[in-house]
Amino acid sequence: MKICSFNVNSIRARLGLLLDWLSHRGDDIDVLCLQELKTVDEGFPINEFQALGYHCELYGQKAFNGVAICSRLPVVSVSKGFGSDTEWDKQRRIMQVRLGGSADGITVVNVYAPHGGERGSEKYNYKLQWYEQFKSYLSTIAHDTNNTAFVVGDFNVARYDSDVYDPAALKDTIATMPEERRAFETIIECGFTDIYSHCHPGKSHYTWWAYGAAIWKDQGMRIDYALATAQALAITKDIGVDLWPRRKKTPTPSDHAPLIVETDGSRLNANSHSKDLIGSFMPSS
DNA sequence: ATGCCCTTCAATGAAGGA
Repeated sequence: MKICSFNVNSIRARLGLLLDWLSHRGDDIDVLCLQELKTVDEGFPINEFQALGYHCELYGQKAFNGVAICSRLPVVSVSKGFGSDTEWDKQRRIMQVRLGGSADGITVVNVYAPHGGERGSEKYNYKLQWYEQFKSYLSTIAHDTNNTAFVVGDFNVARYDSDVYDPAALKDTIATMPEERRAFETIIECGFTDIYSHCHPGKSHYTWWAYGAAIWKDQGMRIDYALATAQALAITKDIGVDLWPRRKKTPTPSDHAPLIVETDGSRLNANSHSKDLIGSFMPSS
């Protein structure tokens, strides 16, 4: 079974590319977690995804933010936002679903963390405070010791210096600052494992490149992650970044590439056309 | 060996992204 996290930077602008890509892969994605929809729910092209066998849970917002989870596994329950009408849900950035059965199912959290602007700005403070909310939200999930839970999305933090192409040049710029990295670690300390670092120790793979020539020079950052509880890690087989949709010239790509987790989905009766290869392609030069 | 910012909106440039 495969769970994908993809910041699409507008679902309406990216629909063609997204459908091309899913087809190109042989329709092997079972759970598709999308970020930065940039549209209200009514603007989401739900028919196209239903035609591919996905059930869509939407949490959209006009012009900014917005997340969705499209699943081929049965959705048992859904929760959108941090909940209880909090001020923190004015920006729609987080949702979760329970998939499969209640006993042998999995929880998938889909998140789009704030960018943060510049250090010391209002947006920067918002980002750090938002991470506090995120931490308590995830603590609840992590404290359920039997919870097979994945947390995927755009965290807007490059965890290590090796997660950026030029650590010296990017020192103390957004996504690399000590306070942000500390905030990221508090999430991990709730009881999660960074699946990429676990499966590929000592290595990094970027998930975002600025628009322009950066993708052709592999000058990017790792800011998208998949985290797992111990139970989730136990069924995790591999993780990779698929560069195909990022390197496509037409239609215009997102600035992110999709991150794909492969798990042992037999207990969930996942009916996918899984292939052995997750599909990681490095730039040719 | 090249590519050299994109999307949104009571829009026609500005704001937000990373």
